[in-house]
Amino acid sequence: MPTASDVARLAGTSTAVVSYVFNDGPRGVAPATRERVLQAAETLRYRPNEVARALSAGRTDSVGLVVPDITNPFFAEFARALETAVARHDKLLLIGDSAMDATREDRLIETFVDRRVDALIFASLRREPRLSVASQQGVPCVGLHPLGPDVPASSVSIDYSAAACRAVAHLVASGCTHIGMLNGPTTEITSEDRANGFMHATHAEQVRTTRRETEMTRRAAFETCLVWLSSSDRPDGIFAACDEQALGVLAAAHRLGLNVPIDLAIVAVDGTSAGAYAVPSLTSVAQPIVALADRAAALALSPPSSGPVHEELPFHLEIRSSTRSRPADR
Amino acid sequence: MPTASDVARLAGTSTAVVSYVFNDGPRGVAPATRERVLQAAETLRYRPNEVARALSAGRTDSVGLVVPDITNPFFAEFARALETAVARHDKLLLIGDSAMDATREDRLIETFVDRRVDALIFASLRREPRLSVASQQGVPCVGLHPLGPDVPASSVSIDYSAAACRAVAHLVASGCTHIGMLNGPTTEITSEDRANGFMHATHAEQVRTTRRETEMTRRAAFETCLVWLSSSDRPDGIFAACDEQALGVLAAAHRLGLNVPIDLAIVAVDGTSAGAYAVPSLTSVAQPIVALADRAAALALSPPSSGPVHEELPFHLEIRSSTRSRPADR
DNA sequence: TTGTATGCGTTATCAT
DNA sequence: ATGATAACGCATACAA
Repeated sequence: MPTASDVARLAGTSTAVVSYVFNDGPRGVAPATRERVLQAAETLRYRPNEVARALSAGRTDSVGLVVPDITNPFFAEFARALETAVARHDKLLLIGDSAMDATREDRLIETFVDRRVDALIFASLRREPRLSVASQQGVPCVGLHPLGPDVPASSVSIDYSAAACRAVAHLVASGCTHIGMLNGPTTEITSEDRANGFMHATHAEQVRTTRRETEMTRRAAFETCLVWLSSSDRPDGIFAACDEQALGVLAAAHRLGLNVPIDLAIVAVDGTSAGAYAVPSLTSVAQPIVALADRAAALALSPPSSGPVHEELPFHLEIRSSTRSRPADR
Repeated sequence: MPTASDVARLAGTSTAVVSYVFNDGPRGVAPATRERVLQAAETLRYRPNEVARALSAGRTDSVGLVVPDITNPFFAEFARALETAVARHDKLLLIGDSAMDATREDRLIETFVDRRVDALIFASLRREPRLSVASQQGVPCVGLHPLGPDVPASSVSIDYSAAACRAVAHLVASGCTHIGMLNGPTTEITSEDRANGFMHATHAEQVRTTRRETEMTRRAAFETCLVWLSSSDRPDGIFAACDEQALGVLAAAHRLGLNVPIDLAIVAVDGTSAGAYAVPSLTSVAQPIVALADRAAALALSPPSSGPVHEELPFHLEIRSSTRSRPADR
């Protein structure tokens, strides 16, 4: 593992010049010297130590992403889009999975900050993520959902309440008379928003409503629905908080011999590609995943603005086979 | 962002003592002094700079993982298991997604090495991943599939050939007469292994065989199968290289109105939870994901051994609803 | 027990 | 144009 001084020695010059050559600046280097340095670096197979570079430069050219569950297709697809987005800024994305554990979420955030990521992007399990360490170090933070007013972070997300409302309106328009809502844990702020949207969409309608809450996993959704959908007066339409849960609903419906969408219509929020290839394909309010990633990267990496910025991006209902829509919709 | 000298000054001591306190060594500290240091650190909200610590210590307490596609459930579930495994060694897992692009794979490996990860774990797109930079820096590498003899890395994996053989034998035993193999790109060494297992399982049997190759995505599998399964002499059983592809096959079968498993039986390799909740649930040769992660972490983080180690872990066939099995199997 | 001083590999300022 | 050198923040061998 050769260092810059090894290269300098072999090239008969100093470490400063080696640095100038590898960084194209801030000072110019005579073509002949430059060539000797590159030659020496080549023969020694020199590669700058990024740790030392980071210590000296005060930045690591990396962005930390904290998600609750990388096996949830929404987060996996988002991570992929974000990696592409930050790569355009010449940054490396570091993905951390908190495994739906608040303690691990805290530790991940702290670890990333201690390792001096240039920015932090997160989907938190709580409405008030512990960002004190980050804000104290001056690390720009961007959340993927609405945040409490005192949280020192920007946010980029859709309007979850409106999205839920749109989804449920679709169920109503499809003729559902008993609509069930499968929500995520109410510790998450988006669950509250979705509940509001659900109420808004149903309260003036002639439909029964029922609600359940489960962890945001297909397994939990599956098990909840095995019971729920066995009941004699089961819902004929279900609004799931996210695609991940909806996949569990689909599995449960199939297990119980229910025909989707005839016996049971299902709509969710996320619009993942996993939902598009589900059986039957899942109707879902699609989040603009790539745009969310692009904006999150831009906010996180742009010169520190005066204060937190909160952006809401548009969504659209992707009607597929898990709901029966009126002919006009197809 | 206070440093150790700030803490030392406030505590009326030296940076050495601060270091001793925060690392519990290598020298002891008088209880009273220790208390003053902790007190000072507390009031200043001091946190050691991990970049500086890494430069000084020569290690970063991190492990890099390179996968081709984090949206592939196998890799997502593996990443999750690996994060847990390395956390037990007090290491942080950094996940990199090469987006099925060999160039990005190379760059990720180099970037991780330049950032001095303590070890590298990877699933490569090629039979000969570019590990020269890593081996030169002496970074222990572990692959998640068999490797060519000259590759400077250990490996942990199942026997893909045997796994494919087992899967196809199940299709034969289920009464399939025309078995199709949907393989991944032959640039991947595991594809070759699976092809061998497929041949081995079918060559003495009275069955027709057909083969297709696609990218390892459900989308590619879906589109290939839309054509393939529309043919009049379509297969009545399909062996897919991985769960990710099998999900695309399921979607295509459903789209074409084929009943799985009656018209078409499907078996794959991976045994992901995504497959377990597919509709219908997917029969698959299950990789021991947690054990793979544990062994990969152990090999990567154990004291550098004499040479590469290659481990093969056991798999088992998980029979679910996408195949029709003889009563005895249920 | 604790303070001093050096090294880790870069970057960048200040001389030359 | 380029060489010497002081940071960057921490760890630790060496002194005291």
